[in-house]
Amino acid sequence: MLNYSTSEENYIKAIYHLQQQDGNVTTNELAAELKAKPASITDMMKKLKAKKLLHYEPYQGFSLSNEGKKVALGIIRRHRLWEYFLAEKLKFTWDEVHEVAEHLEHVSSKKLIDKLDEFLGFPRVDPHGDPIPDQDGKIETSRQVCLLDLPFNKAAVVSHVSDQSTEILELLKHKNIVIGTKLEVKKKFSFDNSMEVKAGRQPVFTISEQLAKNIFVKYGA
Amino acid sequence: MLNYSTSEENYIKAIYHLQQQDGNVTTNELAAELKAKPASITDMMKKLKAKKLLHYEPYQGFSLSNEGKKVALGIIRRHRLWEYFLAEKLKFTWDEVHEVAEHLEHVSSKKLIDKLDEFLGFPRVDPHGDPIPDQDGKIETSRQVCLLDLPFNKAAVVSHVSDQSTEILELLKHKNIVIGTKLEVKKKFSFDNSMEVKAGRQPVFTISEQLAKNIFVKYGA
DNA sequence: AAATATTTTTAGACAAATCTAAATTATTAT
DNA sequence: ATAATAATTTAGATTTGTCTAAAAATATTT
Ligand SMILES: [Mn+2]
Ligand SMILES: [Mn+2]
Ligand SMILES: [Mn+2]
Ligand SMILES: [Mn+2]
Repeated sequence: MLNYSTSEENYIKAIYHLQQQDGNVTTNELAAELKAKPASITDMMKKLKAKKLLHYEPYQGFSLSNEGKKVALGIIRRHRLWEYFLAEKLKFTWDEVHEVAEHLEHVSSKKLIDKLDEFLGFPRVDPHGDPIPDQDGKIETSRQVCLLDLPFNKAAVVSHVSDQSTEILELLKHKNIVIGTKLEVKKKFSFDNSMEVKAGRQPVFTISEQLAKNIFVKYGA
Repeated sequence: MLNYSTSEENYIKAIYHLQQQDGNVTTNELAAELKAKPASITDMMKKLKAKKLLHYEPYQGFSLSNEGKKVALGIIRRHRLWEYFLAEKLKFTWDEVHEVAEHLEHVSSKKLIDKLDEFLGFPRVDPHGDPIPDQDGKIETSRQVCLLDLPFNKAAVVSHVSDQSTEILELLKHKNIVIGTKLEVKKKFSFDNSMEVKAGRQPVFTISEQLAKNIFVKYGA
């Protein structure tokens, strides 16, 4: 596995995340994600195509090749292991880990990462509940569902929060929700799509549509 | 404190180390240290002078300003804390830590480093025995002396090894010498400047001039 | 003190990564 | 099917960091 520049790595990772949705990624989408101009995207796409990391035909959008996906998963592995380290060992709060991990992820010593993984006890998910790829780039495709779509009275466990802001963290903390919290939906109101939820022995409480949209849960087969 | 590029940081750190000897650093010295061409050094010196990090007049060599020294000590703090982390927590051997730390040192989040320091228990020296600057850039100026210059029968403690190669590590391991080993010099031979040394309860053993040159010790006032 | 050698700087080129503005292609609406 | 709009690419410029080759300054020898 060759080495890539910090810039190339940021592009590759962003494409990986974007293509989870649509499969194909457009110039403008990626430009928005990376806060760069469309012209810069086109330049980099040519370079990454030349390196066989992605499929790209002018005006047709792009998607990672198998090699590109492997590279992306390596970066994501590093990012999430560092996030876990920052939260677990250095006691960073949830909303502080991402920015620092954004830099640490580019230190690409394989030995460093594998030893870090071991030191951390081979964690399966990062502090936001996202799965951590293993040495071979294998990643759990967690069959999770948005809290909005969880059926009534189905016991489920919070597995992921997609927003990473300080603001959502404050709200979740107030409502005693963390990754791993067990809960079930008791009621939904079509007026504002808010819902009432029961978690453990706490009294039932309300969750807004905006909040529920960002919470993902897993529940038994 | 502003942020500097990886390249600028590597230059600043190298100047700091070189000027510990002579006080003033020359273009060729720094070029050799950084494996760059002299022309590149001159270019960067102009830039660092413009940023007031060093004193520089054409043809006169250069040295860090007070601001430059502060920046250097920040980089060295990061480098040595990561080296300690790698050796102590991730069980890297002595000769493996430097290369990885060379990259980690450029992740310049103050919070990251201060929390890492705390997590590690505020270590005073890195795995090579070099002192670690504190948050304010204060660094122990350890009154240490080269083993070559240690008087006979003076009990001293190994505090620093200046070479960091796998080869010297192998030799030191064989002779049971680590940072912290207590020893005294029993005999010196002027023919080859080799010496006989006693450490703890081990039988007396021989150290070559080349090896002694790289070992530094501290001894009581 | 000249001549020679060494060191350092300058001038000009180049690659990487970005940008702005203009040109091109594709999409959407009439 | 045209025209208008939006998305994308191209052309050319800029910044950072590096290099080579030539020029200039300094140091060393004779
Ligand atoms: Mn993250
Ligand atoms: Mn990043
Ligand atoms: Mn080191
Ligand atoms: Mn470095």
